[in-house]
Amino acid sequence: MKKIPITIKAIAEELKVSPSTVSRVLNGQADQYRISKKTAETIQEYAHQQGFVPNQIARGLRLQKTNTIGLIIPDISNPFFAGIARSIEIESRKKGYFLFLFDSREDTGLEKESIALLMSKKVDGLIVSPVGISGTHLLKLKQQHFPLVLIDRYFPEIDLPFIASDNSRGAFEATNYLIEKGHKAIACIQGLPQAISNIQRVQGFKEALEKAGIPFRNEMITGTDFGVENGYTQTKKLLKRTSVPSAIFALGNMISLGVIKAIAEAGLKIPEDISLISFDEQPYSAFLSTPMTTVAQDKESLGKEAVNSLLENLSSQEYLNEKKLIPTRLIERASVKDINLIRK
Amino acid sequence: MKKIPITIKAIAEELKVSPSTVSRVLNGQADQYRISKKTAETIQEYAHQQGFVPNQIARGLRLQKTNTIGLIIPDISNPFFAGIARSIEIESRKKGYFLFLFDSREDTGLEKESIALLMSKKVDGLIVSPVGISGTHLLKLKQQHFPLVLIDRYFPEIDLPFIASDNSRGAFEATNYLIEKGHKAIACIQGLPQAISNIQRVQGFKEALEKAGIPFRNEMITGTDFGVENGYTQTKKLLKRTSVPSAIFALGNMISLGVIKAIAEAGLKIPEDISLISFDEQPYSAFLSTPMTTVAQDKESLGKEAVNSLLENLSSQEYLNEKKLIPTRLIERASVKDINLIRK
DNA sequence: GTGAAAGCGCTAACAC
DNA sequence: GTGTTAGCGCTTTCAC
Repeated sequence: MKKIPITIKAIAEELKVSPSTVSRVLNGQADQYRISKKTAETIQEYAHQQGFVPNQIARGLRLQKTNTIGLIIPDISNPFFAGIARSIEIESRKKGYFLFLFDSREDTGLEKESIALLMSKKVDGLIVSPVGISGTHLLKLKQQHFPLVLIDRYFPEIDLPFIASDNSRGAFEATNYLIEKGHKAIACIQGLPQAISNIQRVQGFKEALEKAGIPFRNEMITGTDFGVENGYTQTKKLLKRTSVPSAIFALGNMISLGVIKAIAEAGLKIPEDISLISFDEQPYSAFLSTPMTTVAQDKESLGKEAVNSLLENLSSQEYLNEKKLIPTRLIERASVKDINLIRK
Repeated sequence: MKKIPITIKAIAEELKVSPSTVSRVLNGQADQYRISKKTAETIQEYAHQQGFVPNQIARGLRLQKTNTIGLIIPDISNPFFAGIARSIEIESRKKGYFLFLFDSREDTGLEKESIALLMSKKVDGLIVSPVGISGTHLLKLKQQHFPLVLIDRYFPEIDLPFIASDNSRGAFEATNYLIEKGHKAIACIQGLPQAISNIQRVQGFKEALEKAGIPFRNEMITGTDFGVENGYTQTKKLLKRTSVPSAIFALGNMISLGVIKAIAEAGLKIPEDISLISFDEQPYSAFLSTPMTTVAQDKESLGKEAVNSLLENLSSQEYLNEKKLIPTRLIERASVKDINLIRK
């Protein structure tokens, strides 16, 4: 039922020239092949008038290159990943690449399936934010010399290129900030315990405590995943403790929403009764009734660097294993109270 | 630098059969062509063992069908569109289709460019949430019999298939709800004035007023776009008026965040001092300090129906122009005060 | 039951 | 300056 688009061959026949000539002109190689100005012009004109668009499928088959990259992320409806997808889309388009989008829904099976599908579609490379705790299926890609770069999540023990936020440093700075404001009893509500992003945030948290000489206790860290529900229930529990913390450090943007809810329900106020700092800036962070202090991740750079790292790998002879950490930025707002003054 | 994958031809040579036989077996047509069980098995086994994956580019060229659809949305970092992208991804994968993602960044030029690129990539069909006020470039696609379905935004005067929320009804119900709660002085903060989604919400708002016999005045509607900033500045202005409205109806999820901020800064409370209802439910809606009453859009259905409508069009001989409105759902929370009691 | 051959639309090596 | 030809990997008609 579709209208059949015009081909190079059809143009060639119409203009009584050979397909090669048409191809050369249309690919801007007219000069290089010293094709007469007249012929070139005629072809250009006719092609344009006929609305010729090269069939990229045929081109891809011939050139063994599709100018396409595959993106696999765990959840596009999570604003963090949506932001990353956006910057990857922008950067890859800028570089002349198409983007296949796959959402693995935090499911390793779907992730593997997606990889296979993308390979069959002959993408030139892959950007993936992997799910789960094993990366052996990704390592296999590397062994086949298939260009791949990980984003946000990676496996420290596996030598693959990745781009991620400097999570440990970001968490270190945030915790430090709380400590400077006089907080000692800090609770940290974590996300997925096995995700590297979470692990490193926890590590940064601990390092800051240690540096300040605050003894670490296991109950300072709770939480199971990056969801809203987790933030809510963990905070409820925290507020019931005999010694309630003076500050909460939420390791994800959804978690902090749950925290806010639980605090409000308990009739408490941020930051008067309890302080809050959250990992990952969101559009609404500044618009909550108490504007929230956050650790912003640079989603633009994350996406941009991932694309560029991948493209470098595409054109390189050897397999590059660039690993890059993007700095975070502490955005100070009103959700943390300085309790030093009171003490003195 | 990539490892060269195995082809049908290679399998055929290795197994001393013809490529056709291999192709037939691998496409599950062994029975149909009465290929001997033994041959079929050998081929299956060897192919699997060699990790054969069909080259979809070659297949696409031969079959003139790529099993790919293109998605163009104005902003993937807007959670509404991210949600839609997700449901489209899920549904299209379920149906065996790949998804090219393009973000038009609310730019008509980029949208047109994206369409051209996707056509050259030989996508089987297109789902687009169009930008701007003219749809003539989309109508052209239809004239070429190119399968296309619009989502969320469309052009009433142009006969193209679309899936959208029942925006006028949703806005009508929301406004009605405010009126039932005793509100008469209602301000409506709109989004992009020319977007059909906005136009229909405004219309629903007006209809509800009319039905209740509340005279409409132009100053009841303000606002310029779907951004946070717009909600903030418009609310600031509203609060400075001599007669401050008792309720605000925000026509987008980002707008309502701005409203909340402005109200908090003025030292007022929701819903005690002013009521708020917002179009479009978000994960944080329930977790704001005052849980927000919203008009939820069914993003799952929107995406799912769009894919199915497109696929129907793909397999149909004629050009279908299915137009479908998905019902919205009013989610009642705590941001609207019943002021009837006070009056009596 | 299986194979040979053509062709999808394009590009590039090799001709002249 | 331009044409001829082969071939990317696959499917399918026709042949036997």
